[in-house]
Amino acid sequence: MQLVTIKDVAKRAGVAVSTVSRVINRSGYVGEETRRKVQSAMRELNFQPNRIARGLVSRQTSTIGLLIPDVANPFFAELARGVEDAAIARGYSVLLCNSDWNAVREQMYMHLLHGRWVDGIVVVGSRSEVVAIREAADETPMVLVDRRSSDFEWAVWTDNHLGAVMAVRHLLEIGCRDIIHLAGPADSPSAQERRRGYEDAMRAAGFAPISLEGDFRYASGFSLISELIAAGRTLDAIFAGNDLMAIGAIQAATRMGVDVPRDLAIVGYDNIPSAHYVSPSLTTIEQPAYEMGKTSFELLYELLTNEELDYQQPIKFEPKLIVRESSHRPI
Amino acid sequence: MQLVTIKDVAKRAGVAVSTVSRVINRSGYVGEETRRKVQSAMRELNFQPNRIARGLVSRQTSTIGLLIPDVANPFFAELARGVEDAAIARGYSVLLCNSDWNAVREQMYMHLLHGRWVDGIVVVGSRSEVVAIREAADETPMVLVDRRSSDFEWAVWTDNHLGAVMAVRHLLEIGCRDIIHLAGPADSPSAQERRRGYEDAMRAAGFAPISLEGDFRYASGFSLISELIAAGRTLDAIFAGNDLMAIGAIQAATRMGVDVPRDLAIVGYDNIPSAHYVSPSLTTIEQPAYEMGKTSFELLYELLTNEELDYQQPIKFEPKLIVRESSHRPI
DNA sequence: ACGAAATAGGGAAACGTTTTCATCCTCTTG
DNA sequence: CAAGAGGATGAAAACGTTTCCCTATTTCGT
Repeated sequence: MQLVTIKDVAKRAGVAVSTVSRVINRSGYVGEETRRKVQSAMRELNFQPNRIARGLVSRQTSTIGLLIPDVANPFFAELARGVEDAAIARGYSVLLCNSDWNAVREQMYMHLLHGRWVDGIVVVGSRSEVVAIREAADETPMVLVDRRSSDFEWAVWTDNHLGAVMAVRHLLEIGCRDIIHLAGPADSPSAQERRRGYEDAMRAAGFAPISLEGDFRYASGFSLISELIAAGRTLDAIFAGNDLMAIGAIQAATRMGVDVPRDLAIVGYDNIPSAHYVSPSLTTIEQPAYEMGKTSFELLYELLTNEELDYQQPIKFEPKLIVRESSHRPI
Repeated sequence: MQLVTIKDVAKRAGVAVSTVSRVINRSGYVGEETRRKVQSAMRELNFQPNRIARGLVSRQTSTIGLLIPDVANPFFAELARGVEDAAIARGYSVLLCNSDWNAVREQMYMHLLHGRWVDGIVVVGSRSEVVAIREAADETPMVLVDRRSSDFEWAVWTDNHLGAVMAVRHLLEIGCRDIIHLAGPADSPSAQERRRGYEDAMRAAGFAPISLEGDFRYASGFSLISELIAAGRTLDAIFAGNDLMAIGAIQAATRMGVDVPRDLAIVGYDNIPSAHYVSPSLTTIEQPAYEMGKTSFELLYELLTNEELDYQQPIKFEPKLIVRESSHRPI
């Protein structure tokens, strides 16, 4: 089979290519009968307009970039689904870009996306400076997720500071005093906000904050807590920067003979699916990943289509405490 | 800022556009000095060739489609990472398509990818007939993952039948007799292969196979097993078609007061990360998701670049039994 | 009944590349 | 020293659309 082009359709329908184009795009004037002729010609030839050629002239590719740290992380996977579902509903396709938490790779992708003429980009939990991102992507419209910026940006976020405060307060309420924070990477803005939330809540309660730096992965939670316990450090609670590390911490504690939650209460962040079926099940701060993804695409879509759109406040989702077994404590 | 085109570069370097093109693509003859002039002009203008225009004429987009049931499923997420990492290494981008286990949506995506002129498609665990897939995607090169076909296809797979047999044998060895299968959807080929493996192994051992049909999701494992136990059905083992359902089964059993593994042994399939930290940890059949993803892209790449490539046997990965707590039984 | 809209369509120029062809040098080589 | 082979470059034609600009008709308000 050879490519069926708009020309073939035009010839078959006995009209000019411009007419076919008008039929496809429902633009301009087309007579009723002509439209039918063209449409049946398209059907007969199984014609599909070529997005590449279309993109070249219209300068729109109906494609967006999704730049996330790692789809293998359940939180981002869920978010990605939200983005994709919303995108396909509007006729957009999604280019998947995993930065692997790496700023260099992030920039590289930005540059690549720019060269591919994506209509916009959803950037999740970026580690790069916003300025650097902007530069790499030039003028491509962007929506930042979970990354507040002091700049004038379009964004979707949850209040990480508040979420962390909620987590710490919960631990204080059930009687914990020696709460250690398992922080995310230093160059992740959301990790830092959570850390500050933890520190502020601790200080407000009159306790000294202590943070350990992990990398948001299961293994780092596991090894940091293993070492801590092995070193004989006593503690009665852990607030982890995300669920993966929290689950690692649970495993480490259990394996070292520390009973969770009796001797050690643990709270995570994100509420990924496995937080619910790990044992003991994990108390955590929920972020509505799917909704956030969906909303961020929709915001981007507004940005792309609504010409005279004004700057808008970042869209904020509320963090929510989900209490499960890992912080049950008979008082 | 306006787009920097090859024309701008040509003007700046004082050469023709065709020369610039030759420099970019390292094709044809270009004098040493001219090359340097062009290159510095490109650098000064921060020129980036436009993939869209390039794609139109060369008919190659350096983009592939990744059609999977659901990125939110950890197995597919891991596989997607494999595909993407391999793709980016060769300069390809990946268009993410979640079919949501839905054959109609699958066809729709195929059609869409065809219209976007992707160079190739990696199709994972498809539910559609191969013929239908082919048709929708026309002549676009494809690699099938985890989907053997009687047709003449390029594929990457693991022996699902064997994996299932291994799982059942393991259960028999630890003394289980009343083994029920929690099958995946009827129209998923890999689910059916696993089911047949289960049935064959059971019959070979002289037992009658009994299967329940789930949908590969956590909830279906949970509810099917809850109902089964509530109905008073006695059983001493479950072999689930994937880990998500197996974990659902573990939770259901535990919640109904059935001790896993003492009263009920459970084996899953896939070896997703949470199989390792669910409690009791889950015995499962491992599939090397990341490797499979990586390999499938590489196979596709071969297909795209190596003109005189001959038909090749499907690439086969070995399933592997990972024994964990959910099937520990003191004999 | 007359001119201005409105409606309907065609022709051709873009869009930013690659690629083919033609041209013009400068060496070899017999 | 003529003939051909390389080497280096430019001009222009693709690629498959959209879009702008025309030219006809028809419809309608006055």
